[in-house]
Amino acid sequence: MSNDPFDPANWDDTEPSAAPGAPAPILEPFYLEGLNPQQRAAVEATDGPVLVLAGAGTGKTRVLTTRIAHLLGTGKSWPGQILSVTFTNKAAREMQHRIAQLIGGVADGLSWLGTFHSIAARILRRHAELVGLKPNFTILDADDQLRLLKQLISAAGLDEKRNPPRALAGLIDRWKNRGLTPDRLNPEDNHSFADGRGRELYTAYQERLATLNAADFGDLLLHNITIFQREPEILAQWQRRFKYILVDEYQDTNVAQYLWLRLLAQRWRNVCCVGDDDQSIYGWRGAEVGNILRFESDFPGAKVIRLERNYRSTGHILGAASGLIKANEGRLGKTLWTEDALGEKVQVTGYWDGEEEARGISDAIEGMRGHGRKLAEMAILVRAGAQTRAFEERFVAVGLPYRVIGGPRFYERQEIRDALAYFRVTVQPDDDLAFERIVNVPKRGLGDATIQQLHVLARGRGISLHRAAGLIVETDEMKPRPRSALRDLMTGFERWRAIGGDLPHTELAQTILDESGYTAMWQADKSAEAPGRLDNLKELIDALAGFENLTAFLEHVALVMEIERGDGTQDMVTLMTLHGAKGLEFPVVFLPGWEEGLFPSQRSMDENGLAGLEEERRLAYVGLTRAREKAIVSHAANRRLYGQWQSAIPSRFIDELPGDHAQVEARPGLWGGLSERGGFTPAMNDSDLFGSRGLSPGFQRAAQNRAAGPAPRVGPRTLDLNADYVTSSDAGGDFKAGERVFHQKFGYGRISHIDGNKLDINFEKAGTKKVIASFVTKA
DNA sequence: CGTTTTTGCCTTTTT
DNA sequence: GGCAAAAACG
Repeated sequence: MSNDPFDPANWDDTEPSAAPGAPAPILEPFYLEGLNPQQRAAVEATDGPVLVLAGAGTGKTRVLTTRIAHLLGTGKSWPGQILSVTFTNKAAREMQHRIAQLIGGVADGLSWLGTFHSIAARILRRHAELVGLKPNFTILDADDQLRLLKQLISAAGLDEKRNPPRALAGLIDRWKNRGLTPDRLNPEDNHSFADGRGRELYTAYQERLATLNAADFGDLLLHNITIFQREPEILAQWQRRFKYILVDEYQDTNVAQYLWLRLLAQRWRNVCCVGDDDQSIYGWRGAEVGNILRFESDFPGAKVIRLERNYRSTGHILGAASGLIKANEGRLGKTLWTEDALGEKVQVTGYWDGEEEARGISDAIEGMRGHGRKLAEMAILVRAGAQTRAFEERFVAVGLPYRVIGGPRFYERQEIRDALAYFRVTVQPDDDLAFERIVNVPKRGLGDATIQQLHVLARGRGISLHRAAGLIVETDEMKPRPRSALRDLMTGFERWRAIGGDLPHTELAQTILDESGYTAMWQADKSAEAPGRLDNLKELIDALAGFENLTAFLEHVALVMEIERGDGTQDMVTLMTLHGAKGLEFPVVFLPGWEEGLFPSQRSMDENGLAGLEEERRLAYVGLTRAREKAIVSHAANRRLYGQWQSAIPSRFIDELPGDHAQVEARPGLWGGLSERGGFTPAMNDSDLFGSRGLSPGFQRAAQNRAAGPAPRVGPRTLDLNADYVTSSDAGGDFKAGERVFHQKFGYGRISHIDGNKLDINFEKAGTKKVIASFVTKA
């Protein structure tokens, strides 16, 4: 441990004294230079609750970072006393980076700058035992979570088709986001899944997590809240520590995050929330715009500061975006302005179909490139990830370099998850989910039957699969082939754990992948993607080098699902979703697919009505305000969806763009009348029903769901976990030597020797076998 | 037990 | 139309 006073590890929890080692106050600190009056007010209002309403492009991050510099510079606080939370890892990195630029190394002590989840995880590790976990608990990702729920659903005797694990995952997530533990669930919440068995499954899920020593994402915050509410002493300790709290993107916080913040902020009440209600686009994930709308009543006496001067976009772009967002109700209201020139109007273009749209946009991109624009200055922002496909195809065809942001993420790739599972089992043998993932990868001849056997034993004895495997390979329960395969794997893990002490962890990781046969598996694979996967594994080992040990790396991976990639050198067009673009800016922004049903998404409107529509509109607002100089909106009359042609009318958002800021390229030929190509209009297309008669995909889906009718009743069944856990003759010591017993596979026999829970038995037909006690009953 | 064929579902958005 | 999981086959 260092002597660094900024290192929180060296920080005791005693009351901080007034101004620890404060540098002499400077009359006009350098970092305040160049701030506008509102920004400056937001920076200098250090004490008491502050809400900063920061419109798009108004210097929000600058205010946050400068405020931190100010807190440190005036000696009001140590770095370790500042809690600054962001929503995404990207934002956290960005802040860290910019503070370092501003004040240099002092920023290193800001160890409580991070995402809600990463900070909550750190706090939880210190008090894990209070919620029935060990400090080294695993953080489950979506995939693990789903597999677990699947097991629970079938254990409850429910049909997976009718009760999809995904739906349950979503439900539990929403409950957790609202701060609801199973015991706090309202009766009416309970009816939304499997005939009101949601709560039962939720409870079972939490129990499973506890036995697995695991927490999912929602738990990180929820457990924090539980601890804070139950242990006032612990809460007080954290409250004392965090003298200043800063929150980025406050409009995106959910109820759990809000509760967490409010608990922590209660002592000093120095909480500064920055956000923009017009950019709230995560309602589907539990974000409560209400949090920001209610701020003043939650924190009486709060200062509200509006940042309205935009430094990013031209007048026309700002005017178009402002005009659009006016259609929403229940806003706090801001009027963005700029001293910039009006610039070009937002251009709206109609196309015949999606292919023509992709062609048109790629032509426009090449045109601009011809006029000296860099590709990196241009971005295409789409509503849904799948929409990037059409552009990718076109760009590949014409050889235009592009990058897709947010596609399948590095740590979600199969080979990476497999490798990580090996590491997890090495570090934490009891991680059943990881164990299950790799027992038979590469193929070792350990199929369903073997795994089932392990499960039965593990549940019967209340131990992990890994330990069950350790036991069972000592016996003759298994056929020789799977048995020796399993034993090899187990000795492998033992060896890796043993050498882990001396070997650098990167080498250990490499050894694990090599010796387990995992690397060889992909080397032997002749498919096209195998080389890429091997590259990814190499990259994984490289990434590992940046961490102290495997454990630290695994923690990082669980919370930061992305990897820092050193691209950036090549000039490329950026392709991403509107959600992914929040917080970014580009000189030129293309906004394709503005069609009713696609954007605004039919599904959002079906599921959330007006609120859904307004969120879509905010998304459109976010999209437009990403542009500095040029925004180009487009829509297509026909689009292929699920392999079927659908025709669509232009998005209502296009109509809502004020005419004096938008230029609509008139192409009346596309709707009604004859089109330029061929003699028929979209109206004659057999699938024109979209929109005109309400048969959009979402509507059809909704209709089908309704038509599906109630589930056939299978009689009342209750989830009885005990039934699974208590198997016959659980206790091993119940047998005596010489006793006659029965075994499912080997038949009758007599016990010749007892070794703990392992029995040597002379079977009448099968000969002498070593067998686990729980597989035997008294005859 | 592992491979091939068939089905069914899907396109929001992410820590 | 494409992809992943289930089913069917060897």
